[in-house]
Amino acid sequence: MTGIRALADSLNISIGTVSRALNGKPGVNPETRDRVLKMAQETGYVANAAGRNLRKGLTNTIGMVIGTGPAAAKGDNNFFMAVTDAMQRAMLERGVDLILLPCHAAMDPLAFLQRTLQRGSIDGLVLTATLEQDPRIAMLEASHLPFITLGRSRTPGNYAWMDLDFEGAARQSVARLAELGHRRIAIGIPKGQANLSALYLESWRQQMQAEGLSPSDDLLFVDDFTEAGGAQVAARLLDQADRPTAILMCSEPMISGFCGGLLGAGVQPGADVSVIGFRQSPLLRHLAPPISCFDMDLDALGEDMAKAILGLVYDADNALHITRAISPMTYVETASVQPLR
Amino acid sequence: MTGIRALADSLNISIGTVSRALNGKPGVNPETRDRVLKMAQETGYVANAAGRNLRKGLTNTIGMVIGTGPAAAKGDNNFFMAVTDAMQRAMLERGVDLILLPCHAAMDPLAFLQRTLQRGSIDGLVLTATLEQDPRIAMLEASHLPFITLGRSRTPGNYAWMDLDFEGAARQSVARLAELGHRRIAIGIPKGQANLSALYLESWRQQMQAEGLSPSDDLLFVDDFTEAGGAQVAARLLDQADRPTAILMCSEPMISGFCGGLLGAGVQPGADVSVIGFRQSPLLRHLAPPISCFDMDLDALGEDMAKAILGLVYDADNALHITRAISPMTYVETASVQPLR
DNA sequence: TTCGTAAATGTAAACGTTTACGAAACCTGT
DNA sequence: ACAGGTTTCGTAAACGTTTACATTTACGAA
Repeated sequence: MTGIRALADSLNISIGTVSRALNGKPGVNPETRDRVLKMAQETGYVANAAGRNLRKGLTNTIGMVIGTGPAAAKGDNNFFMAVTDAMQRAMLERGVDLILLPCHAAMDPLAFLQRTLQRGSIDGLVLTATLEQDPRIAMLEASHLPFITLGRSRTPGNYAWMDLDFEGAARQSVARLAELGHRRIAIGIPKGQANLSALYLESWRQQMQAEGLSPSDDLLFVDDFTEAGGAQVAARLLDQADRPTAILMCSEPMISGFCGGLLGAGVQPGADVSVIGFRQSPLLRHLAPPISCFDMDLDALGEDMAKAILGLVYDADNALHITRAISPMTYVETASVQPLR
Repeated sequence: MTGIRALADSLNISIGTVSRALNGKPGVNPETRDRVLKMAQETGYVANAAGRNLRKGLTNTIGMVIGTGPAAAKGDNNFFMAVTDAMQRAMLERGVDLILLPCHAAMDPLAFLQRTLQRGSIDGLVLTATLEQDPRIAMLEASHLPFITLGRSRTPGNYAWMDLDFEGAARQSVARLAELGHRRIAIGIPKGQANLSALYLESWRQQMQAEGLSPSDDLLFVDDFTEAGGAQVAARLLDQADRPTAILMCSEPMISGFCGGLLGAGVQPGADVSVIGFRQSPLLRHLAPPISCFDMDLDALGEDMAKAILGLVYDADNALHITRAISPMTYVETASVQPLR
């Protein structure tokens, strides 16, 4: 005899009562409930996931798909870790588990998603690293599995999302550099269809024009999301006759490679070319000089994400409320940004 | 009607035949099998996870518990990401999913483990960040769930593990520094019961004695697994009259904080105090100067881990073969290590 | 034709849980 | 003492799948 049946037997009561006691359902004698809870505690009984899932159609777990692969491994996973951390903490209070679903770069993201959807082992999903056009979103909408994306997308649909203020960061960056006299303000973004790159780029364009500067094509550098890519950007930038005097970059590895490239050519980041990054990170803080970037409250972000997806999945009344929020960022300036000489 | 029943109905055959056809079991007419497969393809049918899991007692997923929380968020998660990545790739070939189980620092690791064990949603487990004495291992052994640890432990038992060569790293580090004339070679390790710290420390002791040097207590620095902790170590080290001229450190954030502490006091890492770290990482590479450390093949490690746990879980004949392997590390020297002046 | 064997298919039980439903026990006021 | 209501509890069905077993069909050989 196993599971709830064994527990019920050892207490000489029926499995129905045990189940009700454990799940906090009404209509069970407080004294009986205590006995059940105590025995469950002692024996370490926890309801089998498959059985419960089969019966209820719910698993009490939320999945979060994260990209892995060469690029991701070199990127700043600390971002995900920090968010994950806060999310899990918030979910724990509700007795919900968070699992991470790593999707390898070499794998078709759609097939991966399809698989996890069909498996039916999660109640809701957090989708990260959204693309400008993201077919995964359409798939999720069709699947009727509640989900929220971390990152926006141009893909139409009535879904919940949260994001960081890439536009604000680009806007502030350009404005600050212009204020310091810079006129040829470049931007470096990673190759690929990431939505954040698109937002970052678009906002750079707008603010450049707002400052009366030209967002010309020779100020736009697109390269691999790696240190090598950043080094490439540096090489191409230094090659220009009318060399840009400042640059915005949203990718950590690229910034690192970029600064390396500058130094290799005898050009000082900051002194010769001002650099503004996006997200605060240990690496950026330890480059020489440290890179100006934006600080944010990842803890709050994670908590908000958790609340949003939990509401969507488990609170019938909240299910209609689609949260869409943009997390603010605060600029932190370092020696990597200096007035135009 | 839903699930396999609907599929069977639409083909006018029984669910038994459908199940056999889908699962490649023998004893089904090839023609019928084709019809089933085709219909399943068309309708997008995939067996419900809960039902299958309940019946078979297997979920085709392997879990990997990773620590989160403030400390982990600041540490180098790239390590886990890289290993995870390779593991997942290897598992995918076998149709097995890998899920990450983040265990928040504020949570009791034992309770967390107990929960995931009882839930029965994984077929096998990868345990990371093992402690010198790790009660989780005993719990896992009692649970009869196949598992492998990434990191050894003094906890006795007949379990599989893989690990990095912390002893070798410490030994090589001391030997190299001694060769360069250093005599007061310190070691900095994080507080806590992590097994790797113990190995690292013990091996340092042994090699110091082998070199005819004294591993005295004033050469041992224990502090928080954070930048602040590293800075503390720097302060205490610089405070000594007979100042150590070199140090080994296995924690990335501590190294970073340590170097910051040195620089803040006008002491040059490398030139004044040689520093050797443990694992290669972007941050260590970008400190000034870059930190000497050890390179390793995380991809191979991940693949081996995957093979080991898969064999343990799904291959009956392999189930008795307990893999125990130590991943080699190769020393990469930088300007952070210099001859004693 | 008839039987025996193998191939193909159908049937039903089982996995562990939750929950609708009914039964029992216990009150409470008349 | 009894009807009616409220607690409390037990029973059994259901979730969707796999698989042991029973059953049918097909096909040669006798």
